[in-house]
Amino acid sequence: MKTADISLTICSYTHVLEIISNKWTALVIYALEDGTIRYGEIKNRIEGISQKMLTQTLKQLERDGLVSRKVTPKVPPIVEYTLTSLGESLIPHMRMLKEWAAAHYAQVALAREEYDASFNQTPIE
Amino acid sequence: MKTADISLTICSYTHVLEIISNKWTALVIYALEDGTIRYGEIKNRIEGISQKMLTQTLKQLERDGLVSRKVTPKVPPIVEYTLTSLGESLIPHMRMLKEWAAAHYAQVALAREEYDASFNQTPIE
DNA sequence: CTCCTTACGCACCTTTAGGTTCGTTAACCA
DNA sequence: TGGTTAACGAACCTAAAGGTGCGTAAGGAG
Repeated sequence: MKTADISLTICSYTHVLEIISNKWTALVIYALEDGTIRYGEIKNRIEGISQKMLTQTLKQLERDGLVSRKVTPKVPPIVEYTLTSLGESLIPHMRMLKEWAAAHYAQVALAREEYDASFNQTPIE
Repeated sequence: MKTADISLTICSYTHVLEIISNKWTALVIYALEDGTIRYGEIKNRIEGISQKMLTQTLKQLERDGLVSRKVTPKVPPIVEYTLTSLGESLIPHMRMLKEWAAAHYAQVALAREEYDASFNQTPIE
């Protein structure tokens, strides 16, 4: 019998997910794929994101070294964001995940419906 | 100027992450990669997972159609879990992410240290 | 007769993520 | 003179995720 060989703190799965699994992170990266873009422009492109959440997400991405931030100190300020090479290196891998979802998410949604239905029906004839 | 073209509820990124981004989910899928495995065996392989969390994670995976569950009603019970073909189709994509982390996470960790250090130092000479 | 086993469910509590609202800066324009 | 702008920070609140501990079935070992 094996002993515990899968560790939460060491496993690379945990590491990637720690980076990209926040609610808005993947969407912000997605918005940055096209190249340098201003704060306000990102906000316009992502439906429903609040200023706080966008700022927070960008700050985290900057801290992780995936995004670089360039401030032009004018009034009103101009702040531009760009993917770093590290950030760009993640793109193709994320795209694969996205493609999987595009191809299979309907199947997942169906499985959920069936699973839920099997509880909501009355089992007694 | 573009209008919001990235939607949280529609984007495939959200969909995948909704499936795999829970704390233990990726690790459980990882434990299932080798084939059919019993509940207790998964628990042994994943360091620090509690019974409740494992049960909850497996149930969610079953609901999503990624894992199938087979109960042998003996006492004590035998419950075996296997990846479905849908679950298996996700494996290579996740593996890519894992490999990215294995190759680049050190860089991310370094970026974080630098970022944090730039705040903790006293800026006044 | 009692304890151990496996794979849970249930009730409760804590921690974290996410969200809302308000204030701030200073140049520009009417 | 005073409203608008872009990109935030800070305070506060709510919801959801995660964690701890207890109870349970029923057969076999001692």
